[in-house]
Amino acid sequence: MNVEQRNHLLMCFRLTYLADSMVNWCPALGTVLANDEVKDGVSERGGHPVVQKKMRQWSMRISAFAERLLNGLEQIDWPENIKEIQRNWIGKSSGATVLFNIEGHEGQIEVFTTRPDTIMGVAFVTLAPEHPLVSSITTPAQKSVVDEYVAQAALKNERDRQVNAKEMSGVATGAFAIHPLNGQKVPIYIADYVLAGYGTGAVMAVPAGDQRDWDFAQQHQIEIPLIFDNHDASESACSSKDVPLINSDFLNGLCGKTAFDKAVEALAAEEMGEVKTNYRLRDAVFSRQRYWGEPFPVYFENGISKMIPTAELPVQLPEVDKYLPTEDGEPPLARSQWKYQNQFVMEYNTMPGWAGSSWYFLRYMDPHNDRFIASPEAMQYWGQVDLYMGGAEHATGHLLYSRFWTMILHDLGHVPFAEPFQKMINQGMILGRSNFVYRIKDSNTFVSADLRKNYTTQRLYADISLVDNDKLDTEKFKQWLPEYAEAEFILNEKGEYLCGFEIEKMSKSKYNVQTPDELVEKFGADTLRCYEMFLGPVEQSKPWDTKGINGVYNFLRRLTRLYKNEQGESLMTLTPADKTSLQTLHRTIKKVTDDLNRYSWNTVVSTLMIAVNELTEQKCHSKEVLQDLVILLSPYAPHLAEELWETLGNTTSVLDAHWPVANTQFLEDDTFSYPVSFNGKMRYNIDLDVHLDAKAVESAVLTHEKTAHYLEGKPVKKIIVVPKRIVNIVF
RNA sequence: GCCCUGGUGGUGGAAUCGGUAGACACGCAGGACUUAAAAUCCUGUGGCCAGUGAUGGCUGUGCGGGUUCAAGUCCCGCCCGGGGUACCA
Repeated sequence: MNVEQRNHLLMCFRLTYLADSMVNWCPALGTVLANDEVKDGVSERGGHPVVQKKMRQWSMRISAFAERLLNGLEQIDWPENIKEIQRNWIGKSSGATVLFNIEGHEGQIEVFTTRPDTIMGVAFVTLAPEHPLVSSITTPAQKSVVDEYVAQAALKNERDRQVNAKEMSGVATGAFAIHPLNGQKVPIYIADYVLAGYGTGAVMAVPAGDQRDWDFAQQHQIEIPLIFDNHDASESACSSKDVPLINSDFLNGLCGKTAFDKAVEALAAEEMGEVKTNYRLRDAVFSRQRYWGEPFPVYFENGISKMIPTAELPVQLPEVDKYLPTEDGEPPLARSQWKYQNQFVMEYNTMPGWAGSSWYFLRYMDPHNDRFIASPEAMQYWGQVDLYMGGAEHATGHLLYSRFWTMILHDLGHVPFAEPFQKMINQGMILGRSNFVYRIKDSNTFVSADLRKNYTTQRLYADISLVDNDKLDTEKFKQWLPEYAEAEFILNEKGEYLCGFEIEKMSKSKYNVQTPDELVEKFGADTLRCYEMFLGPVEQSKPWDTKGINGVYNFLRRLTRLYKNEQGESLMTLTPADKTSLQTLHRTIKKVTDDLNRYSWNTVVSTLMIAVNELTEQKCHSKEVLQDLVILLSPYAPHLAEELWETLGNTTSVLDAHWPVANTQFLEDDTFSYPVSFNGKMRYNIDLDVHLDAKAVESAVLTHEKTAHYLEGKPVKKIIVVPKRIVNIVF
């Protein structure tokens, strides 16, 4: 092999390779896009049209990692929906490839099918319009219709194809395929329901067993071979996989895996088919026609790509006069006439955004290392990212590419783990709470929401700054917009104008945007922070309803009053805390610590509120309690915590304090209040010593004065005692 | 269509392993303090019914079944909301 041939062969195996491939070209953005950057046929950023175009581009062979990316999901603690999105994107599908000879033609058509067992039901073969064999097999008689269909299909983007999905368009090529097992001739069609980019771009059509094939056969009046027992195929294809086959020669009476295996075996014996696993995941285009991106450390010598020697790295972006493509469509870097050693043309494409986002977290471990990503010691010390908090929108992009790169670096021995992010939580979106006023049709009169049923009204947004607790400030409303200056109002019985509301995304046009700035100004950053935590579980989307923020504000002020009086003088005492206060403290330490560990941040705030309520009631100002309490508070209200920490006489930061440990001796009461149920219905509570065994609890309950009353004179059938939980009497 | 989620008071939510449903907070109602307001504090607050009252009864976690001494929690079948995804052969 000469150098060129060898290079070409290597490109077929390299992790990052140059190849002519169909790419998503976005003319408006002037660059190619990866599959995950295209949604519904338009660019994710900006929504510009995207067309398919053949271009020479760098790609990364992520498809070679499909199986590992799939299996790796079992090892990581991620939300199920993200795992599912990745599984679908990888799109593993088990089946077989089958070869069809073509009558009077040397080539073969390779199809991918998940149902080789239905091989005897093949009625026709369909190629994608872009399939390479189309032009050579088409008969002269069909040439004009085929050419026209191919040309039309090329003009349609994926979105257009889907719009007329029900039509099942397609045309015959005039050519015939030879069935690999029974030698029968079946017609070859082209149709855009077959996608060039998936499988082999060709399918064996079995209308009796596949709904799309059935639809196509119906549309084009193709006879349907019946191959399923008790299924007449006049209404639809047979959707079940467990129906015995008929009219299928050696497969008759079989179904499921048995039939699958036997069919593949027969095909393999003829060398006309084999088991194949197919993935939807495509290799990822790795070059962009942009200036701002990492440059490739690559130059070209006689058309062959070569790496810049490691010792000469890093490669720096050259200066250009404009950050725009050249007049003849070359990437911006081409403006620089950039050359290596003044003679070899450099690669003018740059890397995409995901080149950097795939590994930046590794760099955090050792940011000043100028030899390597991070030292082995640093990587060993820090290990995987323990918790990744982020949005689900990166599921098929960044979150997949990061896993891919980490696997590569792990394989190369550079990183001690194969999965980058051990645990992930998707935070929910904070939604707005819009307010509405109701204008009576064809008038300038607005009716209170509770009375609007009596009128025909039009619902209009009212700026939330004009509304307090759903009550509209009618005077402010009139001043708000000129069109409302003369507005009149129908008030409810209480003389108030009540607004309607809805929970939706925040948006200027909905007048429901509440910026944190106003709240920080009014309540302080600590209150805002605590309130955001208090709203509900982090994973949940939730309304930004600011009504409740007062409650959190009050809590922090109540807490402060344990430490200082109104004049700012310390109330702290050095006398030992009494047992009740220590119980409050240690139960709080335990609950807060447990809740933090299970990411239940909203209940941490509740727990601290309960502690403050209890300590206020106990009039506890003991340093021994207050000191630990302020540490528990510090992740939630860091500024206040720091201030109170200082009030207690500390000279270091609260952030350096040790997290308190709950003392078990204060966690339990001497007595437990047993709920006593009769036939599962809770009737009364009885305080008993916690150390009593089940037998003793049982007799205490049975002799209790109320028990006889609830038994209604009937005998006890059974009594269940769960120590420190419940007693249930069955009668 | 398929996949993943979720559904609990007037509101946000709690109930972690099948064991007292509604913690905590908002809101609301009543009260104290105040010339008044704010702030603060106290009491009550799922629904229905009975009682002057303490209290008692029934009912209740989207709907219908089931398992269990015991179900918001587990199982089966539905309904509705949110998100993802698809001519994937």
